[in-house]
Amino acid sequence: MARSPKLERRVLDALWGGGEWSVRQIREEVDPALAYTTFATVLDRLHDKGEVDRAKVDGAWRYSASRSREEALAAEVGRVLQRAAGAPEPLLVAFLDQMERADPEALLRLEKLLKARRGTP
Amino acid sequence: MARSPKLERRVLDALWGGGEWSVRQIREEVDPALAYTTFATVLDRLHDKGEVDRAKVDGAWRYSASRSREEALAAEVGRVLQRAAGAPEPLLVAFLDQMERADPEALLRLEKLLKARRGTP
DNA sequence: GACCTCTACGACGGATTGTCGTAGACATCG
DNA sequence: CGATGTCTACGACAATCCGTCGTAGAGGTC
Repeated sequence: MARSPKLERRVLDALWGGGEWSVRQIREEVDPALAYTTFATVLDRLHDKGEVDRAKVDGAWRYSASRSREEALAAEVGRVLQRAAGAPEPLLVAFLDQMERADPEALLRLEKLLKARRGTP
Repeated sequence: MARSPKLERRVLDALWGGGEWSVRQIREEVDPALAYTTFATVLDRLHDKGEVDRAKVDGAWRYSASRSREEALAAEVGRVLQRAAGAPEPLLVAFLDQMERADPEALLRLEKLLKARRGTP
């Protein structure tokens, strides 16, 4: 059986799109060629890890992301920054470099966001 | 034998401190309670993955980081940002939220960095 | 009761990683 | 020369993670 890389990630991607999903719907969306129980297991494990919420509807689980994509990614970035504790500045610079390369206007928006935030603490 | 979490990471941390290290020195620095060959193996595997360089001196390897801590962590941040391509703005907001919670002064430093950057584009 | 869907749980295999042992190369010291 | 010590290369075992699936059983519907 060929291993599809990052199946958990693809499931999360679907959930991050918004809404509540049954196992069956996730399977349709992500990869209908895989077995139903594959997705049941993946979602179960994601729930164990707290990455998704679920509620029972008519005897079946409905899954939804427990955090938005942005919150999840920001948390990851935060964990990386954590490892640079003591000297975060050079890493922040590198972070800004990356961001500028990805989107030259992002720095301007970031500055606006900072200003706005200072206005309403 | 209790598994120490993230041994590779701790070895990298030592190397990121700078300089060239023998296996023995790394062992002294990181955890002298573990066997010599444990660190020999860890360093060997890090070398296989290209995360460290090495050169033979008097018949023994001297290891050094192949990238600075900042380069390595920035690359990780870059991979995370890659996944947010297309909608970076909400990620910025979440990132700022996260940073403010972790360290309220970090926002000030970030603002300074942005100002300095605009001075020398 | 037959059929269907769903969950819970276990299982297998591949990859990663923490941990160590052994075998052999090489040097040093008596 | 042989004993001792250090180093590398390689293999091995276990734990963990994750992709993948099967089976057992609960519960509904015709």
